[in-house]
Amino acid sequence: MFSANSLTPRQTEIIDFLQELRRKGKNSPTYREIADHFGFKSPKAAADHVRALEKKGYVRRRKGRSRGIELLFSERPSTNGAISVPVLGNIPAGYPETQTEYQHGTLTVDPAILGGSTGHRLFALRVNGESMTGRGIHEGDWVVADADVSPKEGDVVVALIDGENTLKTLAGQKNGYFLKAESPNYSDLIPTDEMDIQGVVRAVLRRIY
Amino acid sequence: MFSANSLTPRQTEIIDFLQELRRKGKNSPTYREIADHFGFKSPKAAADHVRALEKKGYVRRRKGRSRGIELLFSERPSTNGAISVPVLGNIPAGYPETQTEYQHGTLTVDPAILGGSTGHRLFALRVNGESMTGRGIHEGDWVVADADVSPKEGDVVVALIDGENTLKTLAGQKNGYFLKAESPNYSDLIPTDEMDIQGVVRAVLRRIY
DNA sequence: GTTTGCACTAAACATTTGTATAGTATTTAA
DNA sequence: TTAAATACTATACAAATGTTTAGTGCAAAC
Repeated sequence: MFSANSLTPRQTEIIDFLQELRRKGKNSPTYREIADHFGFKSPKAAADHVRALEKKGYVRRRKGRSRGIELLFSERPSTNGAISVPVLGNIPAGYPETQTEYQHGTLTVDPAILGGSTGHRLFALRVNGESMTGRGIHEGDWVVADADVSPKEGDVVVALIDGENTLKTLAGQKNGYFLKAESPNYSDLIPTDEMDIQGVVRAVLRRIY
Repeated sequence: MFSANSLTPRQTEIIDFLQELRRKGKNSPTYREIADHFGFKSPKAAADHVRALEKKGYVRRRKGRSRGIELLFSERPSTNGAISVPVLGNIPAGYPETQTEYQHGTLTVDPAILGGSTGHRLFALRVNGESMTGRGIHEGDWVVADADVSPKEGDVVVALIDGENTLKTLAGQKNGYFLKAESPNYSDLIPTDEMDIQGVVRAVLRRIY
């Protein structure tokens, strides 16, 4: 019925439970804790399941040790999928094909901060100037931009203007889009066709000293 | 007023050992395993150290449970030097004794964003309300706070007011400190002695949709 | 029809492990 | 100077935990 290394439904439940604890950074359970969780009245039931998982190669039992169950497969590192984003200097045009040329380093960002942008081409920039204070983005902040989305009205975008990367808000007009600075000291810019938008800002990171 | 909680060299070695195991995804050690690692001839030596770490708020001992040492404020550096910070809900008083009780998840943060706070006890909170817009902190932002520094004048601090965590700016007065809201709609608060400051904000993370 | 694997209960034993008591020595703070 | 904290050893008890033996019931395989 159940082929050599395939798991029975119950065994799948057991290994799921073990993996869930591991994911949460907790210790391996005792056999009695497994039994309690599933409602078994004897620790032997839990031990039998784990022994079966060991025979099938999913788990290792460290003999005699308390909480001695070790997961062999699907050992997810506790880092919950942290994303490493290249920090770029001034990008001359488009998305840099060779990141290394303009890369200053990398920034690790939690996927929770990046939302649906995971899997897209992302890059980070250090903010110069106070042109976006109106949107809560200040000098010295890092912004993470997504190069793989179409900017919508209201988005904060990284735009290339006069060979420099600038942050602006994309605003709509009947004749097209224009770029708006979110600070009174900065003038709005209305490029027509040569408007080069390199990414849409998806995250802001600030260090407070 | 603001607790120091500094560790002795030996205690630092012990907590480093505990964090190293946690980082490797292993179970917490037994007191005899700690003793073996450091060459102690009695488990009591290890237990005493862990008890001291508990008193200083770095660790929690689950009574009677094998491998019952739990790291609080577990800051787990990952491969590329990313730091995993626990995201907490409303912390009722002082430092949360049990990380798990109030923990909503973890947030991975780059050490470049955290500056000199690496190695300290850190926690993250989601921002409610617009009381700190004057400092560029908005509703929905995550803030990362350091529980191991003495707040200075001008610092944005996490304070416990009426059982809720609030962000305020610490301002100085000749008679002492008071807490200042950075938004016209919010009133300043001037608690005297019962002022409970749980951390100093060191980073702001914002997701832009 | 017997055997094998699965999924357990029940009771007990043996080891591991947490914890306590008693004590030594050194350093630090009042 | 005394008291408290640090940093341990040595021994021992009790609780937690791994493990074993003995057994039940069911379903699938042979």
